[in-house]
Amino acid sequence: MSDNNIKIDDVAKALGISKTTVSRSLSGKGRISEATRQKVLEYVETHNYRPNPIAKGLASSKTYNLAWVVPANSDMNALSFFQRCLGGVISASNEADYDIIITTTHAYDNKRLIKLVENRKVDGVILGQTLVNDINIEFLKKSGMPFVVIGSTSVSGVTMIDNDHSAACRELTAVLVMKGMKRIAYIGGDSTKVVNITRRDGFITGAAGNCSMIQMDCNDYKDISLAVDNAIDKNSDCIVCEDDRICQQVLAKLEKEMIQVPEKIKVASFYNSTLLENNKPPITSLQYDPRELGKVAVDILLKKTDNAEVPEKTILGYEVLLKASTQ
Amino acid sequence: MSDNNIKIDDVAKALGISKTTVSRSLSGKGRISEATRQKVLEYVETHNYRPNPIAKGLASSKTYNLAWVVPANSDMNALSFFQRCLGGVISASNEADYDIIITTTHAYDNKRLIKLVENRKVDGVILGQTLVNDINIEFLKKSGMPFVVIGSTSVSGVTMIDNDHSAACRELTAVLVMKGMKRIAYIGGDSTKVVNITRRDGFITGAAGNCSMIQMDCNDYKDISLAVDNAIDKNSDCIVCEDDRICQQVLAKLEKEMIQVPEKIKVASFYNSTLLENNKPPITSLQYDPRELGKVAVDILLKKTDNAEVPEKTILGYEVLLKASTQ
DNA sequence: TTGAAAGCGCTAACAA
DNA sequence: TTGTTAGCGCTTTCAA
Repeated sequence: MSDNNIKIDDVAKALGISKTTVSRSLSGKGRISEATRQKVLEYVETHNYRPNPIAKGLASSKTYNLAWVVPANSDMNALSFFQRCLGGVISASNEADYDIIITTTHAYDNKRLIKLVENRKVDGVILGQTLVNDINIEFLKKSGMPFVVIGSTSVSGVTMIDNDHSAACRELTAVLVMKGMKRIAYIGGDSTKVVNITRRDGFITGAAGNCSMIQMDCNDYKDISLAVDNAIDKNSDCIVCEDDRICQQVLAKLEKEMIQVPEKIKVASFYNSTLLENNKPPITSLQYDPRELGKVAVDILLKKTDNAEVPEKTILGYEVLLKASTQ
Repeated sequence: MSDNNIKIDDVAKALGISKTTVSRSLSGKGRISEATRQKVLEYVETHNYRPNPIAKGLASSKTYNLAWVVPANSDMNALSFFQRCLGGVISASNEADYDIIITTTHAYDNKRLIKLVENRKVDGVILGQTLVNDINIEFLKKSGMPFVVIGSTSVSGVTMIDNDHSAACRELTAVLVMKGMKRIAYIGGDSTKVVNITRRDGFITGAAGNCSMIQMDCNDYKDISLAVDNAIDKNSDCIVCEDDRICQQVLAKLEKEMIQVPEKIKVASFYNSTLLENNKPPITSLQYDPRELGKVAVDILLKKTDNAEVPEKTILGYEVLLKASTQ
């Protein structure tokens, strides 16, 4: 396969130069002649020399690892979001020769993250989710470890990467109003997550009074079923769902009650994934790109580890998908 | 918080001993007096000294990292399985002071894993899934890197951790036969995954001739819908599903066709997760413990990194959950 | 039972 | 432009 285990000394000797020169050729730091540089690169390539990242790390106090932190208990919906983010995170990290250490936290227990950071096993941290009172953010601010969050927070001095949920939800809701809906019900989930509050508030702004009901913290089918009953009692003409997991259950409930979409009631979702993909009718929804979110998070974090200036908040776009469910 | 950055020299000086002694007190290697040992431990505790794992790694050629490898494109079902495994993997690793580097592979592209291994960023690898012709297994065998797989493979000399899918599927199917079912249809997915072949074969053995139809590679609703049509055409009295994702879609199809479970047809699933949790009627299924799988995988892998002997195959148990859907 | 010193494989002043 | 040398913070022989 490869004569793994050759070290910088070996290539230096083989080429009759010093290891400093080899090191410089590879890192591009300091000036060296293009000729020697090429010589080194060629040798390294043909002999498949791989600098030992541990030794490199010790010398330059770096680990070439980034931490990816996700909640231990995620529902399916969050899981698929994190998975797609993670795809972008890994891809962008690998391009920069970084690897991803994954760890989980509970809302009130972040021992693992603390250990990871205090052990200096990573050069930076990405928080996959932000909570309303986030102990991870608190801890990371104090620790001095560079970090970014995916999502938003009101805590100051935190680097955020987020979709413009607020504008997106406002826009989609406003479109529904323009289409003539006057009694729109909103069904949302866990109100300790920042993004859920943001979506709800976007809805409220967009609805501009044309709102029949708002129900948060609907975490299982029972809650959602009751919320739908309530929406119907309130004579709603449309139900807007916080995400596709909720939407799926709303649709199931409506089907059970033989209430047709969009004839009897319209339905829209503030999030869209494979869950809703093949629904009949197709569901009006908001579309984001979690993979991009992950990539951008890594790019920004890496800048921070280099002490570069980065914007406090980076906003990525969205798409409003108008489908038959609100026709 | 903690005066992070004290190093072994600092504690040695503070205690008036050599750093060798400190090192030995912490690692437990070599003999030292219990008195000094306690002194060191106490100092370390109160001053929150954390040995630098990078330096430790360089000196002992270890990284204190394990790789967790999952396919880049997983359906929801696999995702939740991996997530639960990962919980066990992280938990067991952390207990041994290891961290988890996560990486993804595609069926025909494992560049990332190769890089991770050749860069010596990990001390061992856990493959979350086994394919029929698995390039990762091939590569890892050649590389000399310790590794274990979750699942089974026919490749020799590979350390496997798996549930006894074969016995479980056989047993559940046999129970159905005993209950009087004579025309059992089987609907399965991707036949390039070892586990899916195992389940199908377990079904065949358990059915002992009472099988009306077998349909593999049903990957979306359309496939499954056709398979159900086919099962009904064949006058089946029961449908056995390879996993809960398939089962969910089978149930949706049956509901659409107004075919009642269990009155008109029985339904069982070879896998059970939250997807099926609240179904009405409850679904007869097989229950495993993915978290345990992850934990055991780490324990065994760590033994391998210490050059200890480990069993080639470790089999974990299962439960047969008999519910109303086959009554 | 303890310590001195070499070394893990690299980077980066400082010199040349 | 290149090389010498001293670390990075630990572990581990070897000697005391």
